[in-house]
Amino acid sequence: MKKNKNNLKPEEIRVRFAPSPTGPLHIGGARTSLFNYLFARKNKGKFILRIEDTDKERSELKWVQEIIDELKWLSIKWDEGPDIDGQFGPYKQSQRLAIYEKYLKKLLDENKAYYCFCPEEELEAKRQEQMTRGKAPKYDGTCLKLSKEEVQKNLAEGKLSVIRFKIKNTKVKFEDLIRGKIEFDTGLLGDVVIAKDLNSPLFHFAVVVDDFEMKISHVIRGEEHLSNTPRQILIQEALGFNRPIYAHLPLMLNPDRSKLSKRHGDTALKDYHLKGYLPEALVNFMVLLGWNPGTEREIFSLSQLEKEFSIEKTQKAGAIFNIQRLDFLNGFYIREKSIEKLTELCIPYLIDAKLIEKKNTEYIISETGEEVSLKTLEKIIRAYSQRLKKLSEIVELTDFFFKDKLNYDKNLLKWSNMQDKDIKEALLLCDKILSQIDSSAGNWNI
RNA sequence: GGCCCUAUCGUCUAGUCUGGUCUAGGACAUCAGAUUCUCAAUCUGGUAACACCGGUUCAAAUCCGGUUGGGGCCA
Repeated sequence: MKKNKNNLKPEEIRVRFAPSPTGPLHIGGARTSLFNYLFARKNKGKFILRIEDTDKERSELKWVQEIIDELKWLSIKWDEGPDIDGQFGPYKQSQRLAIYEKYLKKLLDENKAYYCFCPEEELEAKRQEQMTRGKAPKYDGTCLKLSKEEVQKNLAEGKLSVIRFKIKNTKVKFEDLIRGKIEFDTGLLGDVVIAKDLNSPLFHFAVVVDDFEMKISHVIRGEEHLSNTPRQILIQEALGFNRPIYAHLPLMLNPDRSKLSKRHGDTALKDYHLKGYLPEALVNFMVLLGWNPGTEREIFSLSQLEKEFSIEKTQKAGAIFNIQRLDFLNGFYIREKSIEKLTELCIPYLIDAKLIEKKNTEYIISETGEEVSLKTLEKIIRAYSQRLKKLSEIVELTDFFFKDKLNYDKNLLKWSNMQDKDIKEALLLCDKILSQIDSSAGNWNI
């Protein structure tokens, strides 16, 4: 076990989850936020939700709302965020532009950043050319040679520009909580674009500024950011910020080991929510993808994890998203539910499927208008509770209770080499026997 | 392509730091059996892995070097 070298007091421990609201909350993002949340709780620190909405074209309010709703559904709570003010707000980057501008100007003034006017096509051509020569694609510094006057003239003319940060040629070393010592040669890196203009900061820059301003002590994020870290460290150093402690989580993978993507299944947390996966199951499943306590225990509630989680025991290699295991866990948590609770959870699915509808405080069967009591619904659901892997399955499992005409495959009734007439005979016999049971006397059991 | 990360059953993993207790443990999936009016659930059992090569050592899954595979970033 790697030892956690920080000697921070609990009140100095601050972590964040910083999603971009450009789409539904990704299951990988949900896991990152879980790990951050658990780390904060375990260490009695603070967990911050920050919305990275600097991309004006792609960011939408509805996605901000979905992020908030889905995290709440998982019972992940933050101490500061867009909806909970703290002393380091605002917590949406779009509301922090003045802060970025201040630091952008500072870098420009100190000659640590510069305006670049190179047209996109030209850059692309150079990149291609470098790649074919077997070199790492890297900005060649053309605009670095521009004089102050030329820059002013270009800006005055309204020539398209971006702001680049000067990457110095050095070796950046840092300690990752999960991976240990990591070293990069920044000579291979080109000068990064940190803003489109003074009011439009870009990812690498905004992250560094916000993490500093919000006094983030630990940056816990996906492995895809590992290679971005040296750049961000250089920006931090240029701005005179102190360095947070990093921890890069292994990625969630498709069955073919590529980065988790939509073509292999659902990637939005909400899809799982809608299909009837329980938050308890998702939390348990996500935490086990890359973490385990070193014991043989596999079932954990969120509150238990808040006590037992330890980031040092996180895996280094990516983990395949194994839906069968999620299904197993979900079935397990479904079976843990009381029948009253399970019925409450299943009813919306029956209503959605137009099998039943709610009328005042009662339920009626849509097809016949017949009333169906909550007690009856509970009985129906109890009969199938053990084979339910996800709540949505209740529809296909119980629809015959709510339908007059059944639609089924007659081969299901066929045993061995029965003929159709044998089946009919058996069915009639069954009907005869069953109709002799006095249902009003309560002689039916499950 | 360059750089960085990474490697134990099909999958998630324990074990690796601190070499011997590992004929490698658990869970999911799978197979068989028990139970059962069906399907499940449950219980019992089985199949199944240290990527490869070399080195260090009395002894390597564990330490070192390399190779190969996988992933990420650079767009």
